[in-house]
Amino acid sequence: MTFRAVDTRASFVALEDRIGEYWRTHDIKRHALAHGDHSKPFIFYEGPPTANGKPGVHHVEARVSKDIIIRYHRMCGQYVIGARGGWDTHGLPVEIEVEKKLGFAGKPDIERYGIANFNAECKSSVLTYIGEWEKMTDRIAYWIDMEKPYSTFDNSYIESLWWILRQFWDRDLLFRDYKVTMHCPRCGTTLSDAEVNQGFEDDVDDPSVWLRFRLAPSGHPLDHALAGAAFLAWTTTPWTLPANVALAVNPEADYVLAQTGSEDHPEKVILAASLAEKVLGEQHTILATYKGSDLVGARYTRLFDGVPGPGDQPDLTQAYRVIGDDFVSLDDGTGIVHIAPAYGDLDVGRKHGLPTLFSVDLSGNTMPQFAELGFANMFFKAADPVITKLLKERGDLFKSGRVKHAYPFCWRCKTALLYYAKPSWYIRTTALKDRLVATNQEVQWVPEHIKNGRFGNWLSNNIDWAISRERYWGTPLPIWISADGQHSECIGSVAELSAKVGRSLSDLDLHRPYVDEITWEDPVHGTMRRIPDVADCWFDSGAMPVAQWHYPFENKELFEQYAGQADYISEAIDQTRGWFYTLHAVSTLLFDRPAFKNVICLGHILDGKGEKMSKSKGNIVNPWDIINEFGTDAVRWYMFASAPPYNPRRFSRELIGDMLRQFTLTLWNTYSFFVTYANLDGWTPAGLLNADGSLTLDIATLTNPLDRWALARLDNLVRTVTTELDGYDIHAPAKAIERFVEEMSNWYVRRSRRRFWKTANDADTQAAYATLYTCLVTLSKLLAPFMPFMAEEIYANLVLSKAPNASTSVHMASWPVSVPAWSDDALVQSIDVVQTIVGLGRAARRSAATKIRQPLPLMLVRVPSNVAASLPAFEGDLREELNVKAIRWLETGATFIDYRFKPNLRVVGKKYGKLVPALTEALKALDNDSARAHAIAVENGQSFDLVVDGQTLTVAPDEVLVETSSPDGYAVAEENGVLAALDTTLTPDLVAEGIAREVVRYIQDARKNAGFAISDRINVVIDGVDNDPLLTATITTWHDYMCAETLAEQLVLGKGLPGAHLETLELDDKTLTIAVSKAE
RNA sequence: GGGCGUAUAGCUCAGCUGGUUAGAGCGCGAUCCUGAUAAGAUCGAGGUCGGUGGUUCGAGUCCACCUACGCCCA
Repeated sequence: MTFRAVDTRASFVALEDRIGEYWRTHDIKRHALAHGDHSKPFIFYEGPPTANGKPGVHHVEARVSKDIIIRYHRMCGQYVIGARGGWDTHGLPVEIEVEKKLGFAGKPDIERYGIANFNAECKSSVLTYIGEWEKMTDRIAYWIDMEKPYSTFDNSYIESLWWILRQFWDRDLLFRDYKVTMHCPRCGTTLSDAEVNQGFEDDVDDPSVWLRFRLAPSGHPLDHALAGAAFLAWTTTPWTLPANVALAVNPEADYVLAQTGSEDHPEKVILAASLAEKVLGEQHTILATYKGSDLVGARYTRLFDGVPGPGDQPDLTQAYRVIGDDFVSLDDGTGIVHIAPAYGDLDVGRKHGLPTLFSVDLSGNTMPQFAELGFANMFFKAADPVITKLLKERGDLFKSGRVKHAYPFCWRCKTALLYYAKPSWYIRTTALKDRLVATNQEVQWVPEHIKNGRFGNWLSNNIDWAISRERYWGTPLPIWISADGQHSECIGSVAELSAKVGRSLSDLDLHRPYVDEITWEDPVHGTMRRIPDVADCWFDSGAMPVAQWHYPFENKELFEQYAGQADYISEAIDQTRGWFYTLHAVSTLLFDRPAFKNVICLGHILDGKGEKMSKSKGNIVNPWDIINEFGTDAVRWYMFASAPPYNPRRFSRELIGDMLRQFTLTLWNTYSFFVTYANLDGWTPAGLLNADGSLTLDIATLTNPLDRWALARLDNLVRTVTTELDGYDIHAPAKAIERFVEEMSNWYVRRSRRRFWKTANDADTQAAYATLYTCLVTLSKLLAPFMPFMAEEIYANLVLSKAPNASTSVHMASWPVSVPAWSDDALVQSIDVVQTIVGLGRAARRSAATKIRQPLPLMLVRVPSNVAASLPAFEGDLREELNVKAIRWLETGATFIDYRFKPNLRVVGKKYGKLVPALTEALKALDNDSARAHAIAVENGQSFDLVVDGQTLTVAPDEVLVETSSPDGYAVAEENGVLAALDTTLTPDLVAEGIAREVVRYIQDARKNAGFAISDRINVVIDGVDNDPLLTATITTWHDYMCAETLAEQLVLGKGLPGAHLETLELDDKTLTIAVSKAE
């Protein structure tokens, strides 16, 4: 029974369709997902993508990276837990999509439409492209369970999040504080950075006011010196002045106390020295100079009373003082900065322990508390002139003007935006910062520098995680608060909530608005209502280890015994602050351990020019286009073999085409070669292939060094690929496989070709088949994680068709194990030298301008003594490769060769240091005879003496490198101590043999061009010899050889052969016409 | 502005703890080899190893600074 024929011109896309069909009809993927030993699980976490856009090239990249490692561990016999799809479904991007679709312009539109309706739209929108994702996932052979994915919008998922939040709550890791956001007072919504950047306008006209903040004596050392003076501060937002709680100076800068004003009304002001002239003009006198740090702690009289936030009891003893902070710029203003934490300076306020006070509410109107001052309930921009006028009347205004600067506006409604400190919920990650840093040390990062670089730095600069979002489509935060704001509770499960309200809520959709309707009466504090916020959707995905299993409500054992920590995750590098961080933070806070043990962090995919792909540039590569042209395997191989995937790298049609020609076709043709000849010879793997698909090959039965070499290389490859994949390196094993395929094709098969052509099916041919078969079958398994289709094709044809009980797919076959008996480093090294000699021989032939087809009588070869003994065994290979009749191995010291020495710098450098240049010179200066004598000594492991700079050094053999060079009259090439010299003297016999080979070559061409099958027998007629004695003799002498080579039944001189295919051959001054036709 | 990464042939990339003439593939030119091959081999053209300093007998490699690009953050 033969193997299925393999077309050398096969379409890989068609092949993948066929294999895909095989997987479908035999339900291979489902079996693979269930495959493996449950007592040796491999835990994987799928980072959930959002399915509200089509999958792009970078998604393919991440999915393939995941798939390769999963497949490898499965073949190693591990059962993979967590190979399931997941969808990230909540969040602002989804809401924006829906708003766009419905033509909404902000939260008021959504609330009018109804949260229930809106969220229903979100839910259906987020899965718009789920079909595309499933199709792509299937086509690229990312084998995860797409039928039972987890979704972050599932009630079970949300309930697990509630449980987590409750754990944090109980440990005081969940708290409320302010957070400054960009707020649109008309839309009543927070804008994202991207939205804010869209709405910046230059040259916005605003007030520009300089204000006096009068010193208030408080026991500060400078109270006396500064008595009666005022700090000058500058602002463009008078409306924020009631929220002022501090003035900031730069502690490093110089400040001056200056006298200014008219003679009638002199006054003293304090401001930065470098800005005094700009602010005060010429008319001022410097009274004293202070460092900014000297001023810190001084107090001043407030301009207005600010309004505390709802439920706040701010500590005003900390307010109205000078603080020092190096953010203070001396570029403009006065070098003294008015601080209003509520409207942008919250971080500064927090750092210096300042209270937060308000002047304007969320609709942008000034607070009613300012009624007596005359600027209550005014839009903040309208309040500016009123406040300025009031300050002028009070004498607090030093000077005023207008300024044009950039200011952000709402991109939707063009309303001026506010920096606004809103109540917000935080996870207190900073409390466990040390643990975050410590548990990160347990993680293996690939590439390694991320660990203590980008990610480690991020962790050590950790800030509390702002987790609440004032939005609709998200996991509702399970916090209920009383109307008086004095009591709050965090609910950790649906059951607990049911108990609160006294009825089962198991059918409740946990989303807004339904959950918002759940309230209860607290005996002390009254009605408890849920806060309106939803969770940051990064919390959703970061909690997936827990929530995907609905832990702890379900799968308790699974999670606690196995799935609580991933062996492996992989995403692109932008996730260091995203999913990698949230996974790590949630796991460390909950369990004090990292969420994942190993992570491959991928670089981004750029376009063919190295530019980032973006919709606006229109340079997005659609992965389908590439896959439809070259197939999945080509894309997968390119992504991980062409360059390390940890750096950004280019992706284009052309680059993949190159890779395909270089690697895939070489592999395919080797496979095709094997099948073609095995089928011709009727070879089967009987006795080699066991019924279960395993191989039994006794190396002792192989006598041909080529076979032993191939298996030694194969065993080496198995060890390399296994070790590297164990270390989560995907690139290195792919490179090793590439090298192996190249050598298998261009050395093993090329050298072994004739063994497969022999008509007699002898032991050597059998050994060649067994060896190549073993290589291909093993390779199919090593390749399986990378090129799942190609691997399956080779496996199905070579193994499955012949082994009734073999695994139905290579992806469930056992990973190859190293066979120590196959390993043979000495042999590998010898062949390396043989290959070097062949290369040198070719170079020598080129320098002598003789074709390889022309036999030459002799090649002289010199090799280093450590390999010399093993090489004569390969004389046959050398004679054939280089077409020479004899090889002569030159002894070290042969007069034929000249020797030169170089210092072995690695050894000598450390020993002799500054003497090295002199040593180099002394070695170079050696005459031929002493060099030869020293060379013999070195070959024998003996030292020799050398005078360097007046002192005699004893030079040990490992301290020098010996180079050889050649005499004249030979065609010579030399490299690393290996020298090959060709004797180019031709005898008439050699010339005749050369002609014979030349003619054979043309007959073969003719056969090929005539379209004959490899096994077809032919007749040949050669015309144009014209009684040339040399040609006539040649064709007579070499008649049998020529017939054998070309499968010719007849080979004659003459004219005409009806219906024959003709080929002409220019030979010196003759033109031969070669006619071939099929023999009957 | 900060952190991390990257910079080597026209293009894509290797170059281990410092060491000898800086390599491979693609592309280009010439030649060769070939009944598995869309492949392969040999030779050639093509490099101030981003720049400037420094350490060292010796720097693509180590150090400092700078430049450009990418990612993240401010």
